[in-house]
Amino acid sequence: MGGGVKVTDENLRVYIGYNMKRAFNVIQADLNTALKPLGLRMITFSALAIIVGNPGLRPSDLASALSIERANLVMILSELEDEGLLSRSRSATDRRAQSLSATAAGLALYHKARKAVCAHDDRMIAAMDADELKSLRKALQQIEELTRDPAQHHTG
Amino acid sequence: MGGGVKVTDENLRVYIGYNMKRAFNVIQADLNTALKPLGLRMITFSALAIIVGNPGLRPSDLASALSIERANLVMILSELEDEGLLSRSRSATDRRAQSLSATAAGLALYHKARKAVCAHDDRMIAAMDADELKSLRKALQQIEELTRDPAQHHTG
DNA sequence: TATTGTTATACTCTATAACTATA
DNA sequence: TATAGTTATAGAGTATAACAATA
Repeated sequence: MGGGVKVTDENLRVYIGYNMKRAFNVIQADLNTALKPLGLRMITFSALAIIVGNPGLRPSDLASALSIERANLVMILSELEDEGLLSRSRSATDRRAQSLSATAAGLALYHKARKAVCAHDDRMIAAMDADELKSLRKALQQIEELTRDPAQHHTG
Repeated sequence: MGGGVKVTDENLRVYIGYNMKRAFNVIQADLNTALKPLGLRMITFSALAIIVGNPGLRPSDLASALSIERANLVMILSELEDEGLLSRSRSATDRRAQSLSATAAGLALYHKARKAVCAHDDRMIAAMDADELKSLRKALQQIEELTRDPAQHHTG
């Protein structure tokens, strides 16, 4: 791992989660640095991207798509709204809900940020071939889906 | 992704980092739940595992192995020490440094926790074959190593 | 009753600067 | 001067409970 510390195969065996934590940490820190000049963070960019691709969706559904709690999405949306990137309006069909859509400024910033994020992604996966990238995506999806399969969850 | 939200391939294209975040989140929450009855967390287990495998190592090297800052390791080690799992002593060769080793109780708890963590890991990678697992490990390592290669870092 | 958006709160993880004691 | 351990602090991310408005 680092610092000349010997890590046996036996120890390494159990470190899938920790390897993932470290890899994600690299990605998060690096991507946030790339997005900072645009006034975005990883989470705000992700929210904006999904809203752009799904105009009119509700905060509840967006939270689900982002795998975060509704409560934690509120300030993220307020942040985007305060910057004039996002418009929140009442849903026509359900007065409890809101309808989210990107403003012209939000759409423009999204396209600009998307270039930076794509360039960043290219660096992250630069050393992988197509099969490896496919495996990575599949593995990540499979792990995510364990949450939705109670039979394989917390049973060991 | 979730909640019936349409995510186009074009949007998905930039989400390696966010997929990883969500996958790691599943792993972290799940593993912490599994370790809680043993009085451990993911990070404390990882620290204990590396100490068991590398008796006498210094906190500085452990922090490097765990990819966390020395400052953030202090309380983790104090926590393990307070629970009688770990012993901190002065290094014989460098009086600034400490020498870390697991106590008998620490070793016993490690072996117990390791079983739980291995079982957990098995569930996480249950749906992957050997090649996919190899690809996943390789991909995670490659991403981690980007931090140590300034030439490919923050240049886009 | 249940759901939507919201507020408030607490806990963890992370990053940084500064201190002390040693080297 | 540089390094090891430490303290303190600030910022994100996350989880939970509770509330008003609406269904």
